[in-house]
Amino acid sequence: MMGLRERHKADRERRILKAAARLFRNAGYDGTKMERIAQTARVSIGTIYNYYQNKGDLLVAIVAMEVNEVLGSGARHIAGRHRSVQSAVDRLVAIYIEHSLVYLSEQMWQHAMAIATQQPDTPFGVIYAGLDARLARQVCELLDTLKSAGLLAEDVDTVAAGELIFNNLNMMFTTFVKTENMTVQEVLSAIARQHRVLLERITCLPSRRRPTPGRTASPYDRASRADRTC
Amino acid sequence: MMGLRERHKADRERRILKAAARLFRNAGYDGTKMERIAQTARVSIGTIYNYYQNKGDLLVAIVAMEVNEVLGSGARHIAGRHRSVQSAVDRLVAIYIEHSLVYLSEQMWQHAMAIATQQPDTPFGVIYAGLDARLARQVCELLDTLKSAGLLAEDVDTVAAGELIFNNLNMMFTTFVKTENMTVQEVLSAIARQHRVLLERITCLPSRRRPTPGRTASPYDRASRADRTC
DNA sequence: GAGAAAAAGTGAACGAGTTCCAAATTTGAG
DNA sequence: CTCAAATTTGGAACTCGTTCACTTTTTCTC
Repeated sequence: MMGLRERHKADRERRILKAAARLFRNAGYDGTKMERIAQTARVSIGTIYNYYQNKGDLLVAIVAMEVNEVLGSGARHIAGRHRSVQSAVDRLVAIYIEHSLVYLSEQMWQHAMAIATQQPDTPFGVIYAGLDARLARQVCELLDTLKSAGLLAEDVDTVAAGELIFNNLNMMFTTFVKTENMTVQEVLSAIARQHRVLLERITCLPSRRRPTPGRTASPYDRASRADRTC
Repeated sequence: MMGLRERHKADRERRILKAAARLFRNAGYDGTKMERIAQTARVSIGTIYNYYQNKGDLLVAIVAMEVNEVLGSGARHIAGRHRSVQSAVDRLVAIYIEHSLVYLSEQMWQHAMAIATQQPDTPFGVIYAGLDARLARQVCELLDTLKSAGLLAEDVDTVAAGELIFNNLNMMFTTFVKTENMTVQEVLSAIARQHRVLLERITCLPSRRRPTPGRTASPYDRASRADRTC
């Protein structure tokens, strides 16, 4: 049984994190003073520093929560059924980007990324890099799954392709959170276009597939290698 | 003729920038106080703020110098002759990464990237984003050049491919400056592997080309589509 | 060349994150 | 119940980037 002291500790930590999450979201990261967080969490400033090394550390705790949920959603998607490489990857990307804005505002992401870049060796930086690595690995897993399902060409280096896709996605997400007035839809279609040049060339469609009846031609349709068998 | 005032201004600005560049490199960005820069440049703290909005602004001036030289080197490379898509792209990547460490230490890059992420709307952030955009465009230009030279398949979306390559490169460079003990060679070969999955599929080799005599088989050789004509 | 106006320089003061510490409080053990 | 250990507390002090009211320098005009 957890002693009273430990229960209080856990309670304080939760209060601090909750206060920080709310204030960061409402007043912005810079606009939130440590003193305000302390007030809201009903602890003293010094106590916050007992639980978190610094202000940025509070952010990583929130980021970690968010990314863990995103990884969960991603894993569920991978385990599901997939019609095509393109749609499976597009969907994973959409999951990543849409689910990344539940707890964190775009401004919070800016700061989190900045701190992770600036201080890669602090606990913050290490944890952040670890989350990124897990996301990248998950993209590779999706590609492996697609290969097993016969949707992806056998000779594809899934690690290379997965990293390429994740790095592009990550960079585009960075651009997205940096750019005011950029909608989720816009970034998703930009990413889809970038990925298409790769995906349509590593896709492995059954030769007997017939053109989908109701589909009209799109500017992206090409008399391309997408038609070849593997 | 330049008046006395303007000569003094130019002189002071140069002194400040030179002092900052040297101190940042020697003592690190955080380890360099504004007061120290002022001392070294023989001006007061306030004067620095007449020329640069803040500490980070000093960094962007150095970054801009560096990146402009990088862009020049890149342009010269593009104008030259190219044997293959793979080698032309690999070379451009190498130019970018190697030339990026002339004035800026890895730690300075960390801070520059962090500030650009954190403050995308300040002059710093805008200039940094502009430099990134020019680099991305240059990659696209290389691909267009290669297409004109008949080395790249006709149906390739060079904008999409260029952005994909640049975003991957940029992310890998970020990882590189964040990771101590990562050599330039290591990051270059990691990038080359990631790019290969795309490049070998958009390459357009003449069908009459014969196997290069002295070359031994490498694990990356595949009986792949790299042999097809376009 | 003298005085006024404009531009630029100056450094003490300020703000916010962080550290430190001695006193107060809480908890667990004998 | 009492003592010892662990934590919290609150505030003062520190650091460093940044600001601003004031001074100095330069230029322009008559």
